[in-house]
Amino acid sequence: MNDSKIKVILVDDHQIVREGFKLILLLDDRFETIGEAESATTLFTLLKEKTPDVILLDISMPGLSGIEICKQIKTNSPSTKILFITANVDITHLKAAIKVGGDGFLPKDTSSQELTTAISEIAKGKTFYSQKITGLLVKVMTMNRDGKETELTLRELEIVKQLANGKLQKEIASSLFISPRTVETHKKNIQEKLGINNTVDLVKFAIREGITIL
Amino acid sequence: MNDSKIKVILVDDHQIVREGFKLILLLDDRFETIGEAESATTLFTLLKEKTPDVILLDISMPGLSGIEICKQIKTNSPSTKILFITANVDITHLKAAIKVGGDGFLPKDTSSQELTTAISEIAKGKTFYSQKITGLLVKVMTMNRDGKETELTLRELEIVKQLANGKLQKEIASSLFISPRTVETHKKNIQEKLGINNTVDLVKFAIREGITIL
DNA sequence: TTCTCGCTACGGGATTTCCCTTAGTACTTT
DNA sequence: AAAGTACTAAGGGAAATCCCGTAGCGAGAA
Repeated sequence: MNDSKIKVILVDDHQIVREGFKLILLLDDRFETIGEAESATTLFTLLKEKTPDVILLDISMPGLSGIEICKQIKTNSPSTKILFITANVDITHLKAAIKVGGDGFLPKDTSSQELTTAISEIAKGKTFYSQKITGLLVKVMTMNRDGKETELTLRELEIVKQLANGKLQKEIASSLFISPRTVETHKKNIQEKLGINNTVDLVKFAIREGITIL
Repeated sequence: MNDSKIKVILVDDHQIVREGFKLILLLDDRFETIGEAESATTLFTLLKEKTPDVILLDISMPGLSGIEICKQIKTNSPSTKILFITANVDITHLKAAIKVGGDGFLPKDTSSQELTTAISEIAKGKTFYSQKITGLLVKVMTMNRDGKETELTLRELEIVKQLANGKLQKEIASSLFISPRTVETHKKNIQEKLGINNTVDLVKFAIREGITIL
């Protein structure tokens, strides 16, 4: 650890959001924004020449989701810290974020003060979850002890994807060379796992997960 | 017109976004942020004691939409300028914004330079639409000549909202005291207007429009 | 006044989805 | 070997939605 500034890269598909973050960091001399990206592709190109301490990563972006991006970064350079930022705090995202080795998680309606605290804590090697999220975490843990399972199998993911693309069950069936009844069964299982009971919420789930595009 | 700063109020449900805008305006001495609000209620309270020149208004917010807010503001004090900001540039919003007397329209992925230009132009009484949006406008005009209609009636919006919240048609019917067949008819008309043919796309439309939350 | 639009509503049948349940095969874990 | 999980499939009926059309009524525009 040296005394230089914490090098940050901002990743968010909205330029105005990046601009906001950048300005917040600019006003705090512990930090230095060394780059920004609006997509996975741009980010990976950027990472070829720059080495950030912390990456501020929007969890839901068109194309490759923040979750996938994090997975790849953690594989290539585990020492790079990832701070997830999301507009919609939900259990699925949170769990996914923890699973892929995210170092922190902030809702977008966070204060600039909390943001800078989070980054500096994370840069020190700690993890940082906002209060709001810690509460959620506890809920998730206790829920899982009750046997609820949120992970979908590959087959189920495929079903979700096609349903969220407006496909009929029988269309999905023929595209996968299985019976429509099987698709129905999968869907039923998926809904049970996710604790939902209609297609609309399934679609929203798929969008949040980046399984389908909006 | 005097030489004092342009007084701005920021309205967006995400604090981080407001913070971003505020910082951009702070760095430009032509502007002065005299207040901010995260909802319609807060804004109207604020307007009882402050008189802004320009209101930066997020078009899609939970609760009362930016469109409705603008309508009310323009009724009470027509000289107050409204600059709409939206994450998702789409025709429906754009048309609605123009209809209720919005003075400008910017996508959120705008530069801080474009933002400040827009505000100062609008404060002078001009209108400002970003390049991206001007292009869209032309499209809309020509599209309408082809007979395509993208505007939904209030009743249709209500139907979309409830469908996108996972309500059954008969539930919607009883909540609106109409027949399920009427709901069906509305839905059919909506889909025709939007050029879609399934509920999934309807839900996605609703999310993009900010009619429902993700 | 005639026309159009928004909202309402239905017939009658086709299609799709939902609900509850059971169950076989293959592979992995204990 | 026994238990669990993933994937497959279906019976039988209920419920919901879709499709294609028709149509009345009130309000505002032409």
